[in-house]
Amino acid sequence: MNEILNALNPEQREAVLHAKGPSMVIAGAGSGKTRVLTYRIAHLMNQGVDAFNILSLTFTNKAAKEMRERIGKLVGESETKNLWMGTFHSIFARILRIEGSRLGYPSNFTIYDAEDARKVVAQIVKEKQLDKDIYKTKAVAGKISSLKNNLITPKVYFNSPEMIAADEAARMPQLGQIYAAYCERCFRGGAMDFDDLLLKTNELLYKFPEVLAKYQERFKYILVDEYQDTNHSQYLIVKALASKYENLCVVGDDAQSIYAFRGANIRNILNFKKDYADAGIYKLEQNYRSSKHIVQAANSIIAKNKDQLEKNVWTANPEGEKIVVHKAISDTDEANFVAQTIFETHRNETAQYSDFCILYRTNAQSRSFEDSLRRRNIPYRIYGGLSFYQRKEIKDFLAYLRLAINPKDEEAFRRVINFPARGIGETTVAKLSIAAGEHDKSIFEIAENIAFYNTGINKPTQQRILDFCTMINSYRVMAEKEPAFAVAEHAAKTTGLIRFLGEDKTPEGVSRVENVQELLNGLKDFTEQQEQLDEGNTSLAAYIQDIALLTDADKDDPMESNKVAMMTIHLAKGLEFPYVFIGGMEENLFPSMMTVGSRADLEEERRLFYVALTRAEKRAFLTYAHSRYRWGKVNDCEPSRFLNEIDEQHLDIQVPEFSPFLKSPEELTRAFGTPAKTTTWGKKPAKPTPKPGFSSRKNLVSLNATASKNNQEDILNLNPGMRVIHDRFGIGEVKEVEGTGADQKATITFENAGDKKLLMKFAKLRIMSN
DNA sequence: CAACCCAAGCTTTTT
DNA sequence: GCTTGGGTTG
Repeated sequence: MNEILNALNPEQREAVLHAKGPSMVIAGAGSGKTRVLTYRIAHLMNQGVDAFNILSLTFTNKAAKEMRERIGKLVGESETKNLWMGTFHSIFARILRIEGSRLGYPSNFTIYDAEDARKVVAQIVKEKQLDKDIYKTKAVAGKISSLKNNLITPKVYFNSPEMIAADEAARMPQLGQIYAAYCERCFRGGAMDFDDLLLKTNELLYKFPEVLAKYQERFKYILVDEYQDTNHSQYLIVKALASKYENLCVVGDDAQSIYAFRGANIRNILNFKKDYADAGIYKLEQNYRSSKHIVQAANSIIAKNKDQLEKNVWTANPEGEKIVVHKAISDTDEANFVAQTIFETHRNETAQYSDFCILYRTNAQSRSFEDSLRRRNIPYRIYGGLSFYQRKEIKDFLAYLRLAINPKDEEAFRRVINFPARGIGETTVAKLSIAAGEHDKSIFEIAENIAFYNTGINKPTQQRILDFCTMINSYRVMAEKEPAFAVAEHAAKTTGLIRFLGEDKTPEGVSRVENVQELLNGLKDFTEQQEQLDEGNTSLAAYIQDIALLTDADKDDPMESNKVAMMTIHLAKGLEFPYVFIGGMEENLFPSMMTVGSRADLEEERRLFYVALTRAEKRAFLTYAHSRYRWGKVNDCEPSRFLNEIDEQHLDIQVPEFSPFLKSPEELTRAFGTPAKTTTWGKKPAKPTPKPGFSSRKNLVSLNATASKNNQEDILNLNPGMRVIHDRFGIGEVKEVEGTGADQKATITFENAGDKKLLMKFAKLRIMSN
């Protein structure tokens, strides 16, 4: 252990050795935060603290898994088995399965994901015959989520004239009613949504002092990672559990708080000193991750924020290279630059593909990068986005399994009662739902005993409903004895889902069948893994219970290695890469259009940019496009204000004269020979020579206006014989020009696409040479 | 009740 | 540009 302690710097060591009582570690980006957490846990265990008494809360499953592995290396793998380590959601779901009966929930309750929750909302709005344009599903669901995270139950809501008045003023007088109905509906379905996992934990700990006492006693030591991203509900849980022993260690960085939009409360970290007056406060300010240019550039950005704790992040690392700022013509062009740079760096600097990461603000941006990488045969992996478990066919199949475990699960019922079609339509389900409401039973209970209720459903349909229930019940009986995989395999055959999906011979249809097959493989793996554990649980119930909280964390098998990583900035938190590309550095995209209106939101975007930049170890590239496809249309863009906020001395601003990256250099050379003019493609000179007038930093923002104006004038003066470059068709020669002004058309012979007649008003053309 | 067609909305981030 | 959901028709 002493050796271990020697591996720490003085501040880290102090934080690790902090004796009993509360402590807070403010950890700058790349300052060894995870290291402190893992060493502290290892240290506690070496001091004789039972792993069983340590609760460690992380932000993602992946972080928990990694931390457990790292602790295992310090104290031995078998020692870490009893550590309570996981996300807030997964840990408290586990506790709610044990204790939830006190609140009237079955231990096999379903966890509704965001999509399930939205469907419940939509259903209620429809049943109440409210205007769906006013009560927009997403907005209402978001509102409910935020109410729950602030512990405002329907009861609290209806006791608050201010809140009612506020929603009336917002022309949503029925919001409270919808909220109440939503809670009832979830309860009736034996289901909790993500927010319930925290809210109900609070309720449990508050209402049942003996339960609180039990877990206070169990979790004598509590550690919370990414404390800046905890919401009020999570804050209260931690506070309650820690209030007896106060052996609470929170770690975080206010500068990396990026989840306020979903209720994270930055005050939790800013006010820690007030909550625990005698808390030890440790600051980790030395960055071990990034070059000086990157660290200092990041500092210069975050300095623009008003709300922050004082800190001075520095590094002893080499200066490194300046951050490249690259302007591209279009999103396609941007992606080509990134892909080409990766291709060349990979070759010249013998970097692994897994050393690269492409970050973006929105998932929709991944597409163009994907295309460019694929065209160069560069292996990549997209993280996040539509997760495997969110695909329709997967959710459909899982719904059958969910029903087998928890027949009350109404969303699962609605999903599959008539899919594949078995002659039980919407009106029938509505009748069942009404009966369920009248008798305060779940829909499945009504369906199962359809003959006993006066539902007005005709006999043949009743029989079809009964057949469905029999099928589900047979899975349930089977699931009580057989392992998960056997049940799922049986279900896959008998539900008719696979057969139905298989009828679709299109590539998408085939892929859907493959996805279900992959899920079955996953179930098989799960079953086999559990069999090997001492206390393994191979049941379908165990599988289903974890699935809603699972993201793509499970899917990082070794085969996936050595690929370029692509993800949103939010997902990249906590990760690091030698080479980082940040795409879409444009106003209204990053910062997002929704955030430019308020200072608080804009500061969060700035922190997000800070997070993005500090992922980089060796080099960072910031790219922005002059125009970009969005919502199926071409949009003109302006460079992001964040580019101007970076201290200029850390930047290497590159503005190519025309986009050289539409094709590979080899291809261009083959097509045209060596260019007469010096261009920047291929091997870029260390000091690029930008066009006159574009060289100073002040011109960065005005660049677009100037460029697009020039561009337009040039285009209107097209003459036959000119060489032009088109975003999609590539390089071509002007053959003929007809008309004038806005109606001008030109026939252009493209190298690869042949003759095209283009309306100048719309065509995105650039002149290469006269 | 099912199949097909069209329109709208989407693209801010996630446990 | 794509997907989803709603509406209409058979």
